Amino acid sequence: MATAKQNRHSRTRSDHATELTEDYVEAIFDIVAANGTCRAVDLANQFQVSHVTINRTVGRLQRDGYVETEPYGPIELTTKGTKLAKASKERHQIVLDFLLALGISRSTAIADSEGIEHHVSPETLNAMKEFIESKD
Amino acid sequence: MATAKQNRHSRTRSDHATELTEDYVEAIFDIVAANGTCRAVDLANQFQVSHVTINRTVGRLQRDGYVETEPYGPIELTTKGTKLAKASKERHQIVLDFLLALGISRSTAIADSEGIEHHVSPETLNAMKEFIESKD
DNA sequence: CTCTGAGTTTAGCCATTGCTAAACTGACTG
DNA sequence: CAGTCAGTTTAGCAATGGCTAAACTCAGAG
Ligand SMILES: [Mn+2]
Ligand SMILES: [Mn+2]
Ligand SMILES: [Mn+2]
Ligand SMILES: [Mn+2]
Repeated sequence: MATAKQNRHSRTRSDHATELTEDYVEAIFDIVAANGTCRAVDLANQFQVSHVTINRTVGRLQRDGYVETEPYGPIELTTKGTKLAKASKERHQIVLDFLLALGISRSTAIADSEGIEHHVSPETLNAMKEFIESKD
Repeated sequence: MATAKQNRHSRTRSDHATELTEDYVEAIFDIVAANGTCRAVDLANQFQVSHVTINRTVGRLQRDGYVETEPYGPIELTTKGTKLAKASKERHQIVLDFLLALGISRSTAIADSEGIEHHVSPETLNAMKEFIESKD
């Protein structure tokens, strides 16, 4: 029997498996909100990665049911993708606001929150929310 | 580990490139401290990953100058590896203590700090240190 | 209408990090 | 001092996420 002893490193590994997905659906959500539509070139610009990498990553997102797109067409979030995007954006915002409430400069807070957001459990997220509120 | 400014996603990508290295040198440091020596099997047990994966990862660590090892021999940190291990352990401890000071349960704090530690800039680390001291 | 070029896709490469199966080493054990 | 076997290495596979070069599409300019 596979003992599957979950330890703290296993948690971090699984966080990383979903990290890119979360950042992509967040970005697609924001680009659609700003431009009305999202094209591969917008994502390449956002992530500073080649358009070819974007193309294959979006293919995985589609395979996994987060986006819908046709050849040469725009990239749209599915219901599942939209749900993940909203949850991720909310969590990301809380982490950012928390770092700002801690007194971190905005540019550092923006950079740090981009990585930290993916490793914050619901319990820690809640504590961050309370801390923000305690600081008005 | 907080280098390359570029944009916020580039920072996260470079953090991840060093993340595994940091966790490994930390683990090797601790295992040597506890057992007097570190073998591949100890790391496989620690990371819940196959011994083959450990073998190849240690090979990369050696290639990059963090560890020294001979076939069938124990794994030792180089000066560079020891330095990184100590810095990583210190940063990790601060992140853990910070989460505890925030009121997070120990088991959650242990799990979350394992991922968060790699995305914390010096500025944020400093703010965490001050927060811990303010709670003394 | 045709042509053109920005944007997309395809082809093909690489490194990392995971795996299983199988071969090999060398340190205790009997 | 030969055998055993836990631990290590090798071989070979896969998925992810990077890249460049080259081929292809299609909407708008002419
Ligand atoms: Mn985000
Ligand atoms: Mn992020
Ligand atoms: Mn870690
Ligand atoms: Mn991470």
